[in-house]
Amino acid sequence: MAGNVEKQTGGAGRRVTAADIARAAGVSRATVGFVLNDTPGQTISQDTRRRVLAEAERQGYRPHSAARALASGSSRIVLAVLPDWPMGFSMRTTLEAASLALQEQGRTLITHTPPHRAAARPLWEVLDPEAVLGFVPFTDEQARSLRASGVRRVLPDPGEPLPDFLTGLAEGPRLQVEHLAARGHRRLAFATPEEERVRSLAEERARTTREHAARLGLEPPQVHTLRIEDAADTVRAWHRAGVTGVVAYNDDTAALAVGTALRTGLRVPEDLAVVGHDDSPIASLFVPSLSTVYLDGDTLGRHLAALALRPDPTEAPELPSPLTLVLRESA
Amino acid sequence: MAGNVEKQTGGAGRRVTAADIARAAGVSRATVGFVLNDTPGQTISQDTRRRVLAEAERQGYRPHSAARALASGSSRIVLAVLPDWPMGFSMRTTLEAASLALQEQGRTLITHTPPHRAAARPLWEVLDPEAVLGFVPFTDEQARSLRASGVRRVLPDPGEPLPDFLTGLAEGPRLQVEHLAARGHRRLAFATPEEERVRSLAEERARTTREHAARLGLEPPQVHTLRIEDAADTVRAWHRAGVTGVVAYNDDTAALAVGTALRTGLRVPEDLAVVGHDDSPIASLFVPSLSTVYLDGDTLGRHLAALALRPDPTEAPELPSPLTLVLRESA
DNA sequence: ACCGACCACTAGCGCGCGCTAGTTCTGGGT
DNA sequence: ACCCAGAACTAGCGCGCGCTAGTGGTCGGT
Repeated sequence: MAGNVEKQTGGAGRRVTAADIARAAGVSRATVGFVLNDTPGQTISQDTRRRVLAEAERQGYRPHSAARALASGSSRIVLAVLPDWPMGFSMRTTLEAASLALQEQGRTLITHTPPHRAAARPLWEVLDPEAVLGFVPFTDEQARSLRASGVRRVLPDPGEPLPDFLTGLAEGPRLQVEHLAARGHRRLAFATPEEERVRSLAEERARTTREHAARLGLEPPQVHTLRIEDAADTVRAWHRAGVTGVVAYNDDTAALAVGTALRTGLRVPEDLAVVGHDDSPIASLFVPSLSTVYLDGDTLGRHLAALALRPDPTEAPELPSPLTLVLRESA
Repeated sequence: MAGNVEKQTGGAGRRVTAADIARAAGVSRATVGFVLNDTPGQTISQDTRRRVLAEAERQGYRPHSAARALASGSSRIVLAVLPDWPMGFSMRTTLEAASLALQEQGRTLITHTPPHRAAARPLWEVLDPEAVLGFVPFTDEQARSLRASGVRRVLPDPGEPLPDFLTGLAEGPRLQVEHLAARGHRRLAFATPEEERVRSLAEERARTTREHAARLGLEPPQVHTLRIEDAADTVRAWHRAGVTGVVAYNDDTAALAVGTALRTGLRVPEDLAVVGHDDSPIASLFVPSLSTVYLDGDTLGRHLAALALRPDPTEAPELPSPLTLVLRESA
C-alpha cells in the first residue's frame, strides 16, 4: 500500500482534527484555530502560518461542523422551508441567488420541502439553523417549536405582518388582470388547481385578482378549481357565462385550461384568453405557448438573504417589484 | 408579563438544556439522558421517568443536535445530492418514500441540489452526514472531499460499479423501445434535451435505446438533441429519413417533439409516435397526451434507504424493477 | 449476620472546536 | 542593568450531550 496520509495519523479512518494539525505543525491547538479562522486580533508569524496551512492541506483537514456549531453557538445554516408547489424556474433562480448571497456571508442555505406525513421532528430541530425562511406563514405549533429550537430569525415572523417578499408573491394577478383588461376582456375567471397545499397562496392570488378587477371596473371574477376530470364542464360553463379571460394560478393550471378549451372546440386566445404564472419551461413549449408572469428570482433571492441576516429585525430592506408580464400566444 | 417558562430558567432566551431538566426534576444529567433516549440496559423507576418526561415537556426541551452529533459521533443525517434535472413526479415520490423509511430508523433525509456555481464548501462538509446518496457518480475531487469529511457511506460508491438503482434509471428506454417495436416502428430516434446537466443520464439512456433496438432487430436509432430553435428542422429530418418512432429522454423533450411535429403538419401518433419518460403531470395534460414510462418511486425510495443504512456495504438488497409503461395518445 | 445480586441511580470524561486569559520571548528605551 | 510594550504564542475552559464506570441501597438466600 502507498503510505497514505490517513495511515500516518494512526487510527484507520479516524477523521483529522485540529489537534492532529497542531501536533504535526509543532504548535498548539489554539494557534491552529487562529490561523485557519484568520481570527482578528491575533498576531501569527508568517512562518507558523505557512506551516499550519501546509499541514492542514496535506492532511486534508476539514473542521467538524457539529463541534464548531457547538462551540461557536451558531450552525451558520439558513433553512428555507419550501412549499410543495411545483417549483417553477423563477423559484429556483430565487433560491440560487439567495444561496449565493448567503454564501458570501459564510452561511449555507439548505432548502427543504416538508413531507406530507408530518416528520417526527421538524428539520429545524435537527439542523439548528440560524434562520428559517418560510414561504407560507408558520402555524402556532411550528412557531413554538422554532422558538424552542433557538432559531434566531424566523421569516415570516409569527405575529408580525407578512413581509413584502410574500405579499409580492401574490401580486402577479395584478399584471394578469391588467393585461386581460387592456385586451378588452370584461368578464374574467380565476382558475386554481385542486391541490390542498397551494390553497393559501391560491386564495391570496384570487383575492388580488378580484381586487384589481374591481379597480379596473370589470365584472367580479369567479374563482374555479380546475380538475382534470371535469375541466371540460368548467370551461364550457365559462363560455356560456361569457367569460373570455382566465387568470390562472400557475402555468400548469393555465395549460390545463388551454388544453381543455382546445379539446372543447374553443379557440385560444380568440374565444378564451389565458394568462399563466411562473414562466415555467412548459409555458413556452405548450401549443399555443402561454402568456405568463415572470418573477425575477435574482432580485428576490438577494432580498431574502438580506432579510435572513439583517442584524436588526425591525429594519427591513426595500424590495423592488420582481414581476414582469411575458407575452406569448395564449392571451 | 405572564411568568413564562423561559424566564424561570434565568437567561433571557437561553435554550433549555438537559441540565436544566435534571435540576428541575431533581435528578442527574445522566438520568435525564437515559430517560429521554430510552437507553437500553438502564433501569429507571416509573416515578423518576415520569418526572423527567413531565419536566422536559413543560420546559419545551429540545436536544441540541450539534452537541448530540458531537458526542455520539453521528449526525443521523442522510444527504441526497440531487441532479439538476427537472424533478419529475416519480422522483419526488422516490425521495418521500426514502425519507419516510429513513425516519423510521431515526434518520433525517436532506435533499440538496448543488448550485451551478460551485459552493465554497460542499454541503456534506457542512452537514457531516452519515451517508450521501448521489444520483450521478461523484467526481474524484468530490470523492476525496467526502472521504475527508468522514462520510461513512457514499452512494454510488466511487470505485465500485454503479448500483442497480442507478442503472435502473437508465432502463426506461427498454420499455419505450419495446412498445414502439410492438407497434411496428422500425426506425427510431432518441431525443435528448440540450441541458448539459442531464447529459450523463441521457447518454446512458441513448445507449440503452441502441442496445434494445439492436436486440429487437430494428434500425440503429440516431441520437438527436432537440432544441426549441431548430426542433422543426430535426423533426422534418426525421420524417424525411423515415423515422416514425421517437424515444424521448423525458416528458419535456417528448412534449417538444410532439408539439413541433404538430406545428410541422405531422400527425401524432400516425406520422410520428413519441414515448416520453417520467410520467410528469404535463404528460397527461398535453394535447395529445403523452405515452410515457412510470417509475415506481415508493419501491425505489425504500431501496435507497436500505442501501444507505445497510450495515455491511458488501451485501446489497435486491431491487425489483420499478418501471412501467403508461399508454396514452402519443404512441 | 453476612454475602451477592440487582435496582436505581450519579460522577465525570470525552467528542472537536472557539476563544479568553494568561505566559514567554524579543528588542528598544532609559 | 533594568523595565516594559508588544509580538507570538499556549493552557485550558466551556459548549450540550452520550455513555462508562462506578456507588449506595434493598432484598432474598444461607
